[in-house]
Amino acid sequence: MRDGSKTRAKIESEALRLFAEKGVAGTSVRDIAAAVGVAEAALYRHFPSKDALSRSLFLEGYARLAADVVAVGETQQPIETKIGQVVDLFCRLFDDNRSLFSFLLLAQHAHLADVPEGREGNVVEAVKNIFTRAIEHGDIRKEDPDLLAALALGIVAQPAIFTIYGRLSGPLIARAPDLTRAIWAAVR
Amino acid sequence: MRDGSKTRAKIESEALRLFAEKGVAGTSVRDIAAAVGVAEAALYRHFPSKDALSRSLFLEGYARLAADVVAVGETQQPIETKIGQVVDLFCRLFDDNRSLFSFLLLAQHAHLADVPEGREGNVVEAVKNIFTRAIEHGDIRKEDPDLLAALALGIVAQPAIFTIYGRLSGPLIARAPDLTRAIWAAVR
DNA sequence: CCTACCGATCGGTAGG
DNA sequence: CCTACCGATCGGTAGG
Repeated sequence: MRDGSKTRAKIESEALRLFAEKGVAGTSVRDIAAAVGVAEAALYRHFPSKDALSRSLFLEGYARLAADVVAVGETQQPIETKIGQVVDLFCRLFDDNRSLFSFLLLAQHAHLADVPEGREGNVVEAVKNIFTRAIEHGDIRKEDPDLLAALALGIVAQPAIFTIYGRLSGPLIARAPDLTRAIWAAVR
Repeated sequence: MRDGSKTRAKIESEALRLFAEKGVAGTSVRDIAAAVGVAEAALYRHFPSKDALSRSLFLEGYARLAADVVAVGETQQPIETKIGQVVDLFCRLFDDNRSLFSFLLLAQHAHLADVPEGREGNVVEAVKNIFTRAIEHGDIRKEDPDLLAALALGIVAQPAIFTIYGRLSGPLIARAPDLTRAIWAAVR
């Protein structure tokens, strides 16, 4: 009882689940409190507002994913290998924490403005930088790296969305080789 | 003044714009009425509820796009040409009516369950059927047509989203050849 | 105009 | 004495 960290963790996981399912606007503080099993006022012991809770969840998840992508980008490997590793990263995030993946997808519009502009913290920038360097090294054709990033992200995101909607089934990691192949074909 | 069709049309266009900008949950009936320049009660002369208005806008736009995709699919042309024509369809919808495009994108989750299951009314089904027939004719490799549809839709949708967010600029139709090329490379 | 629900805040309490 | 949590309630805004 003295340690609120368990309650805090449950607030985060239940809020993430509800936000991913019904959107932030569609989720009330009452919904979250009921799912956690505490009074509404208890939430305000841990987060100053619903919006701050949403923002905190987004920025934390987004920054971690971005850091993972940056780490792949900084290695000295062929671009094709890097693409495969980033695809695996996204697929595993989807399979292991679908709520977080969905939430990052749909909360982008609300919170992307809060993301620091530096290449470190931004997933799209991190993906784009991988392509920028590949172009500089002559490994892929010369093309707007923002467009290449869009193609790659779309090729991963849309199958993920189809899986959420039940149009595709099974873990996304099983499709990772297909997705890597598609990205490589689309950008080379 | 006696003819309410002008008011109805303005309700539809203003609601579409606001729904696309701020989401359905983030848009109040008061917002819509203020944008149209009528009292809130006037909206209820034309639509029984906000949800019905949202559903009507979605189903109408979705059905029209689906019909256009079906029309391309039913022609006797090489698959590569069909892909190019469907890409043009999406790009032109985005450029000419971005509000509708954005709204269809973000309201899918809420209203996709209301779409009739038949191949006629469903955009994804229409795209999928084009690939299914191409596989039957041996024009592209044998692969889950749902996955191929996801790849193609992701390759168009993500650059559109990047354009909305300001990461890409200019009309999407200018990128149509690139997108067609990317889809063809990814699915062949 | 009505009713339902929203986010947020209050003073109080109880385990440790 | 501290603080995580509670029940009750606030003013405001929503759809209808």
